[in-house]
Amino acid sequence: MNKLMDPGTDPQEKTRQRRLAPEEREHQIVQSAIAVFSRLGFDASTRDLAAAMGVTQPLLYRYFPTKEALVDRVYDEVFVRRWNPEWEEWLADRSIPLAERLKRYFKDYARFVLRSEWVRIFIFAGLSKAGINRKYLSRLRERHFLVIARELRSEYQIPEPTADSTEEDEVELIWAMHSSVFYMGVRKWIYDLPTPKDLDRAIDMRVDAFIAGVPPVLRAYRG
Amino acid sequence: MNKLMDPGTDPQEKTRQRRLAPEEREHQIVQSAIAVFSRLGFDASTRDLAAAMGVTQPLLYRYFPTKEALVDRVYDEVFVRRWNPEWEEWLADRSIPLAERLKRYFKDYARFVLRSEWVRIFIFAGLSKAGINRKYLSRLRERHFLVIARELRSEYQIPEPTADSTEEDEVELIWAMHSSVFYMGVRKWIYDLPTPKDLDRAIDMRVDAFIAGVPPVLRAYRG
DNA sequence: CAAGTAATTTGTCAATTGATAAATTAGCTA
DNA sequence: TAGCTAATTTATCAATTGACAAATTACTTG
Repeated sequence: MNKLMDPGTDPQEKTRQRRLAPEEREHQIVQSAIAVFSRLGFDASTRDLAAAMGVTQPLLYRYFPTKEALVDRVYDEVFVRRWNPEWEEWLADRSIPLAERLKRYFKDYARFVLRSEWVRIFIFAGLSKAGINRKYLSRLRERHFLVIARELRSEYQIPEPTADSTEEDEVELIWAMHSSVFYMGVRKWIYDLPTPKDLDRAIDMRVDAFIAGVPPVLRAYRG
Repeated sequence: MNKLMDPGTDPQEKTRQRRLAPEEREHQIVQSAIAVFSRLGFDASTRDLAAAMGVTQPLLYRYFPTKEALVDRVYDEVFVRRWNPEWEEWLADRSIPLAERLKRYFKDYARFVLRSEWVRIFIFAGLSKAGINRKYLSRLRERHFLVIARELRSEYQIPEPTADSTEEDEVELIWAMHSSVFYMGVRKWIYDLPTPKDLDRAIDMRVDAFIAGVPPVLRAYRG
């Protein structure tokens, strides 16, 4: 969209800055790659990438030794650098009822998930290289799911898990809740279906159903 | 795995039937393609496909005019022909408590979803051609989700939906339940995470939490 | 303003891809 | 067993791909 103007057409010749500082260009490549990969998948050609930013294809190799290195960088950019440390704090803040904390957390999380790059790149990554998501998912489990499980026990007087299997029960039901939010992004960005009219309402209802349904079930399945 | 034995090595020359009846070969191609596409995605090369079945690549073009025709056929084979009409009957059978019906339905559905072809091909399809899943998903909505919503109202005395938005509330919460089952397949076949030790238990808990949580929420959000 | 540095482009390569045409041969039938 | 039909293979093409080397040129510095 930029840097491709016909020099003769542009009277403000100064705006046609074709040569960028390396850090700037690298940043531009990564951002552009996020957009292109999210649309076309990691099979997008390096020529597609270059064209999307108005640059020639071999230039990419000045900044990334291989295409795979760029793919890895994109993944890192989207899933590691965009992790919000506040999420864990919100979930653990006992001055607020757990239902409220969960609503705040999932609404914010949904805002990420409902961006096309997030869902599509996460899924593309999982499909093309098995296990690449594992680090992200184990962080999700340790820092979010296990905190939610603990807070749930604390607020609803659920006994501590004795065996691994009872801890798995808790995590499974939290996975179910989490899935239902993430899957809204899948419905929109992978299935091309409409999003609920009122996103906040959809999440409020999910959390309320979770709070009403999960604690009694956890108690009933104890043993 | 077959039809590639060295003739000199095989004493039972008869077993080396290389030439198949067209219907047989076509069936073999489709089945083989399901396996390969599910592993490598629709970007798998026609040579990969041919190699997987011990046949040369141009032969595929005797049976399918283009690669895309084969892709479409695979999608049809997996998602249209494997639809089980009994699902709708189970859900509507009022001689059984709704919770039981849902458990039976989702357990059977989970058996499909936890096959790698189902999840991976469905997602690959969604990613590569937007909208291709829509027909399947609208059938899911009409024949399963709306039935569940109706049965839920009937069994738990929930008033009929007045506006579209209240019907959307119901469908959203059923989507949430459905997501949590489908996503078990995503976790296994896309993220490469372990499946719950006891799948039936995991589904029982989800359904029980759904039954305990959803009706009160639907009543509370009325208006 | 001249010269050097390095960002960017031009040119090119080998490998892989979907697809077609022509040659081959397995297996049926007379 | 000879001959025919069609299933299958061999050979090949043009387009696309990731990657590299060398030429070019924008910008900085003295």
